[in-house]
Amino acid sequence: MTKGIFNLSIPVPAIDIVIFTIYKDKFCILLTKKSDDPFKWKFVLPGGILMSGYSLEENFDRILLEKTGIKWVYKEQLYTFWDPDRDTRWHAISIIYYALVRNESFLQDIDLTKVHIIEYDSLNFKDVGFDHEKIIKYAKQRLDWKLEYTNISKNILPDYFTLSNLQKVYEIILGKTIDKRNFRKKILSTKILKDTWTQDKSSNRPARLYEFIDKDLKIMDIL
Amino acid sequence: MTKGIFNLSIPVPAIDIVIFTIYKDKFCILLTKKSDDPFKWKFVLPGGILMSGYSLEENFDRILLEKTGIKWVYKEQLYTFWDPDRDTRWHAISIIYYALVRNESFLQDIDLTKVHIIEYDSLNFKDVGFDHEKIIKYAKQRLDWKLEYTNISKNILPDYFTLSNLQKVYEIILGKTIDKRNFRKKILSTKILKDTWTQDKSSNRPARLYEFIDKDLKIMDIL
DNA sequence: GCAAAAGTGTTTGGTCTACACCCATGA
DNA sequence: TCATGGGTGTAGACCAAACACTTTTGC
Repeated sequence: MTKGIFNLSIPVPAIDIVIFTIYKDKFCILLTKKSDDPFKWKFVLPGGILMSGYSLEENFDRILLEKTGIKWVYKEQLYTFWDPDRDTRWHAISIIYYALVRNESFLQDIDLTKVHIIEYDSLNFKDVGFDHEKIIKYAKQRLDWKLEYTNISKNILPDYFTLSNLQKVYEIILGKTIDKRNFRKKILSTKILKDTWTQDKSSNRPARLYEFIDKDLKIMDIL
Repeated sequence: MTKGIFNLSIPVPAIDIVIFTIYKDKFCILLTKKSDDPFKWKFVLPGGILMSGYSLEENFDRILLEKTGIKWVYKEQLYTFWDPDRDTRWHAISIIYYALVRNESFLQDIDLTKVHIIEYDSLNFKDVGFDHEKIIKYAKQRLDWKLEYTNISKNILPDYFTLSNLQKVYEIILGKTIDKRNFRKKILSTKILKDTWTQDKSSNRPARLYEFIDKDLKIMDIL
């Protein structure tokens, strides 16, 4: 296909999705494997072409379902790319989303013949096609920031959870250990959590169960 | 034009630009006035349709020039909208940028028959068409954040400037007064400035002239 | 009673805020 | 000599990081 200045090639609008999750206590990303050229056998982000007449939301949900089998995830828009040379097949305009989801909510639905759960730390970016490496890294950076300043972690936790559960999420995603006392003080001071006055008895000593106060994304108050 | 589910309407990709500046010591935004329906005589963001075969950058520069006469501004991508009902004429996919620019660098070029310099604080959003109110407010929010955590203010200052010049930019954009001593301490501690060892003699007592160390956007180190 | 995870305070250093006066120059 | 904006320091409040032991339960 020619892509000269005065040709009539119409840009193809698409969505690509960076889906993060925690699986077996590892921070992971969901990728698909291309079966055709270009980038045959490379990992790429799940994605697809937008259908006119539907909103971005509707297109997102449809593409997510088609490419992964997953019905719903929490998501945020990341960036939009448009570059005549980005995709070698056509002139693509690509809207990138990143998403965070607990594996319990998608393992029933996911089609593992289509999508692979890849441990983030052992992902070799040499195996990733297109320009998806920089997209994935940018999404991770945004996620780290959101973890620190918002209640985004609610999307990867069950409705009721202990402070230890929560701390573990932070440690796995940020890739570092965190002091337990300081973590508790900081999280409780932000007032994003509510004590449910119930207990989790699955560990040895029972632990308090908390829930998030806000249903939607909330930037933490810096007191 | 119909926009049913199975029709063949092709989405039209477009750019809209939120351009911020300081003019006569006021924080301002550049808007155009629509001369046709819908939203006739309303203020709207300068914008235009993307041409295939060019990069986003190239399209941006062309649309900026066509709609305002301005040759170059510092810009960042903000968000992408796609909604069948957003524009009543066609199904638009709109990529939003916001830009920050010093008026000295565009007043020669700007075509004031096309674009209006509007003082932000006296802008009545009732006069703004489409959904551009929420876009403008979101862009302002992002700009405030960048002012605090990056060297983005370099784009609205000359190459050499005094700390008072810089402080004034912060005060005008953020809309509040700032303590002089604390401001100086904070800015100098971030190490984004370099003393040029020259002086500005235009005021009564000569003032030190500084310049930014980094040419590109830099997130300030939190020491 | 012991293993395992829950829960809890204090000290210290650093950062942020509020605040007022002297200095260098031009007119 | 006076008007104008440039330049400077300190004390108190608040926040962040480092750090170790006791409690509750199941087995």
